[in-house]
Amino acid sequence: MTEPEALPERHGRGRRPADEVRADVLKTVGALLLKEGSADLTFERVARHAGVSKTTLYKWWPSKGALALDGYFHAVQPALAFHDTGDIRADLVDQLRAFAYIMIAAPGGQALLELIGQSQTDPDLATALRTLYTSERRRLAGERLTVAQEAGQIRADVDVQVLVDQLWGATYYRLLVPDEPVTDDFLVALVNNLLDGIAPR
Amino acid sequence: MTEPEALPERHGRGRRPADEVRADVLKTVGALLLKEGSADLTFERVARHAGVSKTTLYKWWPSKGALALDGYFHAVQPALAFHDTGDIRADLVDQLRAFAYIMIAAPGGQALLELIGQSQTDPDLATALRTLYTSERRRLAGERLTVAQEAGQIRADVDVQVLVDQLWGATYYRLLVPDEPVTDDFLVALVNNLLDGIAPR
DNA sequence: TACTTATATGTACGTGGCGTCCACATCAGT
DNA sequence: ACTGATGTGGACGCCACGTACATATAAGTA
Repeated sequence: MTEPEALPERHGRGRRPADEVRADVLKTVGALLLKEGSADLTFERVARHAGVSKTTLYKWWPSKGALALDGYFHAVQPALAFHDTGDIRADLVDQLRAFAYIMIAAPGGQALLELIGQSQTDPDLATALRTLYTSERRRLAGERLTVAQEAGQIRADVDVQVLVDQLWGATYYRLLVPDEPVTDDFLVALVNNLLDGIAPR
Repeated sequence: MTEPEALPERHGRGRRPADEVRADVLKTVGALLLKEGSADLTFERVARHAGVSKTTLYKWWPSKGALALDGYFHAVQPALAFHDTGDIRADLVDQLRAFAYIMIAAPGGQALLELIGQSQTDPDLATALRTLYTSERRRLAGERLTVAQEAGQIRADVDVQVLVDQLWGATYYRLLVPDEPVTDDFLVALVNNLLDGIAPR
């Protein structure tokens, strides 16, 4: 009962348009990633599923991480905008909810956690991940927080980048090391703890 | 110039005392983990280095994760006690400093990050990690925070488990996704943000 | 002491991914 | 029509996986 491995759609021997090949590959990687996670993603399997030769894969994507990451962003639409209604407390909770939804309920969330996991032992992937994703998201969050700071909703002496870790970083931690679940109460508490402080006033 | 792979110290054919074998294995795993990280840790290599047969390894440790985790805790002494001087602000900063030191400067810190990483795709390892380590550390942190709460240093309506994520979880995030470094200022800011709140008073 | 059971040993096997190489085919631009 | 970049199938050696087998011996039992 060996897996049929789907339909490779064999091609002739010669060259095919680079864009066409590239599109086939990314589509395949995205599909495999969403269906099976990044654990079983191998050059060998991608080549078979996409009907593309390994040689080609190795030429375009230097590491499995680069391949996975590239496929991930073609499969998953981030759609994680930072709204600005003027109410920083509500905006943060909203954004955290959207983020948690993507990570928990939407396809691809688990794949991103796995990519972060693999980046612990794959420097190329770590660099790619930071450059293409986390760094940008950290910047966007920082921007929204800075607006709030300039509006006087956050004290001027606070380093907003630390807040990013205490909000999204804390959430990532619960996702990566699930001793405790990410609930709506948790997300609300994250924001309240920071805005109000936890010491008696 | 193929690696000599150290000295396997060959044994005869029959059975050796189980404890002796077990000790050899854990010692070897710990050493490999500290020297090379968990990426290149394989049953094959452990068997060779420890002078033990693969069959034995598979019998005692069901997965690579179980093996790595077992070796890790025999190699690294956590030594992460939670002091109680009565000053929760100082105690938290102290503990975070000790934690950051272990993770950054001491051998084994990187290994733990890699184990967390691999646990994203290895359910057995994830379970073992939570059971043997993270859950216990979360509990200890919670205890110290609860003492502070009962002493009136933290408001009664605060969920102390959320604080664990906003302190250690946030730090883990910076270690796992190093867009920003874990500095002493960062650790201090984590505590201050929560205790004082970030909104103008 | 003799016997039994649990366990470690060497060895080998098939599977499968890795990363690289080759000769050949064909697209794309001049 | 020519040429170079790029894709193709195919094959290679290496290594780790996970399993199996027959054999050897330590530890527990009678």
